[in-house]
Amino acid sequence: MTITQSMTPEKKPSRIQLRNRLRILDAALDVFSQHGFRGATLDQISRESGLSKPNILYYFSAKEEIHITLLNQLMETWLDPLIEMDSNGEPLEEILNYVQRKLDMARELPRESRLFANEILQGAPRMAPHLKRDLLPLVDEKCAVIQNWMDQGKLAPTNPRHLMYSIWSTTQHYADFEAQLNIISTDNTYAEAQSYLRHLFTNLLNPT
Amino acid sequence: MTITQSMTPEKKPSRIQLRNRLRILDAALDVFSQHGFRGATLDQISRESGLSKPNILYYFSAKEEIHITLLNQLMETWLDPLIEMDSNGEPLEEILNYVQRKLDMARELPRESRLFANEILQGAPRMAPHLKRDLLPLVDEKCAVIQNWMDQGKLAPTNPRHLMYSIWSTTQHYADFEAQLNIISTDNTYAEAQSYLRHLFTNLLNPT
DNA sequence: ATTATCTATAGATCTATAGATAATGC
DNA sequence: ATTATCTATAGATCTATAGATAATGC
Repeated sequence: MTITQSMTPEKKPSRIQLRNRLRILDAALDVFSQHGFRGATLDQISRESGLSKPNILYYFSAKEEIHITLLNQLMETWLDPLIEMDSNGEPLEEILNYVQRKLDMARELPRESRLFANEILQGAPRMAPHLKRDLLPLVDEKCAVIQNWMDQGKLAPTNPRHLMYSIWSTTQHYADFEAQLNIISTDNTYAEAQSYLRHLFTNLLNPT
Repeated sequence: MTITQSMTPEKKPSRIQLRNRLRILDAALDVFSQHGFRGATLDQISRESGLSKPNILYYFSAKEEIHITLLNQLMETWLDPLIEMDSNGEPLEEILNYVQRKLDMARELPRESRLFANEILQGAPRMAPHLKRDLLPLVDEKCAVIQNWMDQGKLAPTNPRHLMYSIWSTTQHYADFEAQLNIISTDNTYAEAQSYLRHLFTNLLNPT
């Protein structure tokens, strides 16, 4: 990849720059989240964004740069709900709020969830370094907090890491497997999911 | 797609036919489960299987036919653990055994799990009819069984459908997000997963 | 005789670039 | 003057087929 204008952030971008970059990223999120990096084409992004292919490559130097930009943006959003978990809060409530935030994200940002799932399914070729640098220490930190709560008898003891995996998987499932749920689901999915998951994790963690 | 020899099952296939079809399907499972249908190429399948591209198209009339064959095979394997749930068995044990079988499948058939996840992420373009015809009635049936158990006080009451979603998501997560777990996991993942999930669902469903 | 494999390539699609032209901002 | 867009196309990659040749099974 060569050095291009879009990679030199010194110059402040014009209004059109900003707007068109946003249009491209929004279209690319649609396409990449559905087909993954390899399965996505500039043609699809062009069609969805309404910009010609060469024009897209005027704003981003390569297909991969669009993908990387999306993943970088995603990383922050993605870690946020866990960062907000407060070691000084009421333990059970902190966990349940975390579950709630993750479920809200699945409902409100399903494309982002699927973009992430696609990247991990493909072996996390572009995300792995990020995960090692940002996610791993965060998980370590929060698991230690949870372990502490359990040691103090404020939560029923269980495996904090696998607790976290189960929170991720149960909530993200509603976004990632939406196509399946559309076929087999009967109820107002997210409303039921909310009370079900609350019930599930309360039963697991309630110390009494 | 034109009618070809490989689509007329009347003639019994030779030993070489069978062996090469298996080699192709095995290689294709690797490739499709990692990149999805669009992202996978015959070149990759050719490299992995050791057969030339034209030779692959001698055994399968098109790339899509390979994919469809894999999905058809998967469907049976996929529904099996749920089919085995016995309405005459001891309720909690039946559920926990189901969880166990699903977790075993994630461990032993991670590529199949990822093939499925990829297909659903992409909107289930080829799987949707199967799901409607085979999965939906099966889920309806087993959820009715579970509801019955709950009505009889043999299981603590909760939402059977979302219970099922959470069993699917927590178990499949260990296969589908393996790349992430490889980065952040510290323990013998599957052994810990087994006891954690047993604990999680016992707490939820134990009627006492 | 039939089955399996190879070489060569058609034709479509895909990423990316070159270079001309139009639109915009000082 | 600079920024944005368009036309045209190079060059790589991809699916699929044609047609020749080799291997195998009666």
